[in-house]
Amino acid sequence: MTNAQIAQILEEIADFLEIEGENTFRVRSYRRAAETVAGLADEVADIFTEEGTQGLQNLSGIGKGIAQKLAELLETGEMTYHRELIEKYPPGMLEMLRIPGLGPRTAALIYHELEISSVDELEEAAEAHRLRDLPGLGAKSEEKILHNIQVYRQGTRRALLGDILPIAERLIAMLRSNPAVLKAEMAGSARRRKATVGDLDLLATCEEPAVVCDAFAQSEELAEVTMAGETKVSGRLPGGRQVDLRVVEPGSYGAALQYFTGSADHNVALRERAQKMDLTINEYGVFKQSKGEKEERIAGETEEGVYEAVGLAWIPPELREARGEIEAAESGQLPNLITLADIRSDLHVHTTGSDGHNTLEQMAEACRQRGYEYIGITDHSPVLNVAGGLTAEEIKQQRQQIDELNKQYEDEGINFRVLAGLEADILNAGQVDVPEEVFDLLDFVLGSVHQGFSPDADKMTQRIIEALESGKVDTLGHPTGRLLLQREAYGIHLDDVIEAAGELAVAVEINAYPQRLDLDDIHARFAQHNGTLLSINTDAHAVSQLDFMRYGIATARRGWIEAPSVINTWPLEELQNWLQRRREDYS
DNA sequence: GCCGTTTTCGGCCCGACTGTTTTCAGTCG
Repeated sequence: MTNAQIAQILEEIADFLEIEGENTFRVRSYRRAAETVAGLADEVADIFTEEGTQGLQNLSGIGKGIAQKLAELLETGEMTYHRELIEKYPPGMLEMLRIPGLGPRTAALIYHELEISSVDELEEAAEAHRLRDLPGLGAKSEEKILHNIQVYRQGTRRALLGDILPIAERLIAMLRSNPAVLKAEMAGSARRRKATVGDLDLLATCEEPAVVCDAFAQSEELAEVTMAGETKVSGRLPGGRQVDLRVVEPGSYGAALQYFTGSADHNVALRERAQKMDLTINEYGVFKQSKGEKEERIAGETEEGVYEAVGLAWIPPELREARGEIEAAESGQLPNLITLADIRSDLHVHTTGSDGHNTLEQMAEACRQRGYEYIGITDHSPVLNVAGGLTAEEIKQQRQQIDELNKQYEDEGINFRVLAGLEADILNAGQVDVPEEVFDLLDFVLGSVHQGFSPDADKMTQRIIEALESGKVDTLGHPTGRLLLQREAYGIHLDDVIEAAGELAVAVEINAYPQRLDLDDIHARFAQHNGTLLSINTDAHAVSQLDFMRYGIATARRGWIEAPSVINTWPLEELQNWLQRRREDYS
């Protein structure tokens, strides 16, 4: 059973407990435990096998109660507590909670009073005006529910960071162009650069919040305004995505930015810390509590000030996930995070040689314009003929083309080089699809799995490790094969693969393609901790996609990655030396 | 249900907005 599956079960329990009207802190415990499980690099199942129930209890937010329930789940494949909750309610119950504005109290009320337990039944009842007579509901609530059922059906699922960030940047630019606005910034998970984003949170500061709120509510960017107050506007973008704008006075801007950037867990941890120092933090500032006196604001204008007030260094937004960043900030151990400026190369690039849209020369030139010092061309290997995989003969020709291009750069005194790589398929039995006669012509080989996805994690792990052991693979591409919002990762014991890569001096990719972001932040961090090298690449199939690099950097930063761990931040000579040593030691 | 320089009980973050209310509950982030 995977961590994601376990986390989902814990989330479902929390949903049911909310419907039951349980103690909110008990509910939060289950959600916290779900977060912890989802954020682990190690498999919970492995921890349980190796360390038993005590091992589970050592995880933060998991105590005796949940540890025992997880133990039952892992031993028997089922959790009695979870099953009993499922059996208590009809199958459509949890789906009702997905409707915006309809929470557990209302869902429970509707279920108990009208025996409605699915979105379809709810829609019927609303249309027949049967909801308006329920206590606490009226005609307006009924209309709102009906409307939000449509919103839900249109698909309110999460969006890729790569789709959201450009929109967020455009909205921020619009806000900043308003002369009344002093500062504006995105907040929430977009600012933390999560791989997928639900709602978009924006923040602005000015002397007269209402004016800015009005202007935003009337903006043509919003297809619908759902809430419009003096300091807060909520609405939907044309595609249905929710946007929230908060406007605060300048003295609170930093506190509000900190507050709305989250994550919720990070903020809770920060507040708990503040409490111990007799301080309180809210979105308006950090306040000192003194007996009998008016409380005094000691910070709030800047984010740095807020963190400083509780004795911490400023924490980069990407780290704010309650994964040890507060302790690191306290002891001066925050990582020196990688930035886009550290990147000297892109080592996963396709050309018209296989399934790319631009030529070798165009891709190289575009990388040079982006300030890179070298580039690695990695068209597909022979077996992937659906994607125009190169034959041995074509690999030889491309090598020649690259040599000529490099000569041209050299003659013109341009400090830029092209490396001849290959994205070689890792085949079913762990063979690497590199024709024997061209292996020595290649500067490096990127090994990737593109077919034969097996749900059998043992098998897939074995297959990949065998490929790495062949010595023919220098970097491992998109290690889990996941496509965000589309396809789950294939079954794989990723921690074992990362450890094997570390031992065999194979660099593991953080694929920056917005649908992939693979490795994810959690496993990238595990890799760095394990001493396994990383490589951040775009997998670009066109010149414009070279700009995906920033999403790879975002993922790396969320994974606490520092530049020296990433091979394409190294100068060309250092990379070439490493590749050469690799070949001598492992092939 | 979790947790502990508040320590094995009694806390657990907090404010904006809406709709249905005569002072507040529910939802959201």
